[in-house]
Amino acid sequence: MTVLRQQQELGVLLFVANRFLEQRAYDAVVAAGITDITVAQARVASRVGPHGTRVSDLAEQARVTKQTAAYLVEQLESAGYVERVPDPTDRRARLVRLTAHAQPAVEAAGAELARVLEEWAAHVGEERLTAMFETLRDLRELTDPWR
Amino acid sequence: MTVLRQQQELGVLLFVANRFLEQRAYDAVVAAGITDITVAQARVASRVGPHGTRVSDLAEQARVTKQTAAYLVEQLESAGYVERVPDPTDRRARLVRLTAHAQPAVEAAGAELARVLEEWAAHVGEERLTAMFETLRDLRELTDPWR
DNA sequence: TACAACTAGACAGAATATCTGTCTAATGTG
DNA sequence: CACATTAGACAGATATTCTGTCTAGTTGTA
Repeated sequence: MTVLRQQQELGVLLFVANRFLEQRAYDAVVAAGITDITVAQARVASRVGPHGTRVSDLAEQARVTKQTAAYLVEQLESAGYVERVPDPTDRRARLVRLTAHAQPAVEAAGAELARVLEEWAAHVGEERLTAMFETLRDLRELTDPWR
Repeated sequence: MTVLRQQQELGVLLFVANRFLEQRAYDAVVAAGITDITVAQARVASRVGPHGTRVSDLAEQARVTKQTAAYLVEQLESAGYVERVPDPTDRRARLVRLTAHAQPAVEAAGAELARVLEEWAAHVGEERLTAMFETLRDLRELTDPWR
């Protein structure tokens, strides 16, 4: 099959895989008894790095406007999952960080993702899965230019 | 690199690739002068099959509720991009079909996706890209169970 | 056939998420 | 130092999405 013929299903395949992953992770969080986070909030929260992340960066990575990201971060803050601390390197900015309260959710999601990966590896083989991720990682230079 | 270590970036990679694709296709449609379709509407419209698709199926494939899909289809209908005809095989159902008015948008999106694929192939090689799609296609048995 | 269970989709109402536009403070640049 | 840029806040409007309920049509089965 040529690359050209794949064009039609290209989007669907990526969408479906991504959606599946997101759903499994989110469902696992809910199953762990954490029910006060919405999907949109979780999407933003999952991008918060270990040393904190700026709202602007979260917005960029989740492909929403700063305003939207700020709104979601606000809600996550009210619910106690993140805190905002001043960025020592830039007094305009604030760093969003996960709190201890977020740990159980992070662990539930991480464990579920590991489980999904095992299932996927069992289905197509570890080698093909690894190859796929390496390709995606290389493609990121195109698809995620600012990183 | 083991599969386990990939878990962390798995979601990001799929998300980023998918987002990039969607954005390029949508931007191409807008660049073609078609500005009265929103992203959410386009997402639903892009799932309409050549012989028409039921609202329920659109909802399932876009992972939204039937109500949401129906709402978006309604808007697409008002704008003239789709029509709803009775489903001859089931009098409860109606089939959503693209109209001639939608053709330019379909073509603009398709051409852009083809361009993206060429860029990707140039970056990682056609073989690796093909392998990736075959893996994703196989994974679909897990990620898209009802298809 | 008759009846229960299920499915497609419409309708109503509410909550969420998202955007455009504007503003201030802080930073970087010539 | 003027000027452009950036981070994020604030306000207001719109779009998207959900839960719940309802009717008509279909399907499976005794």
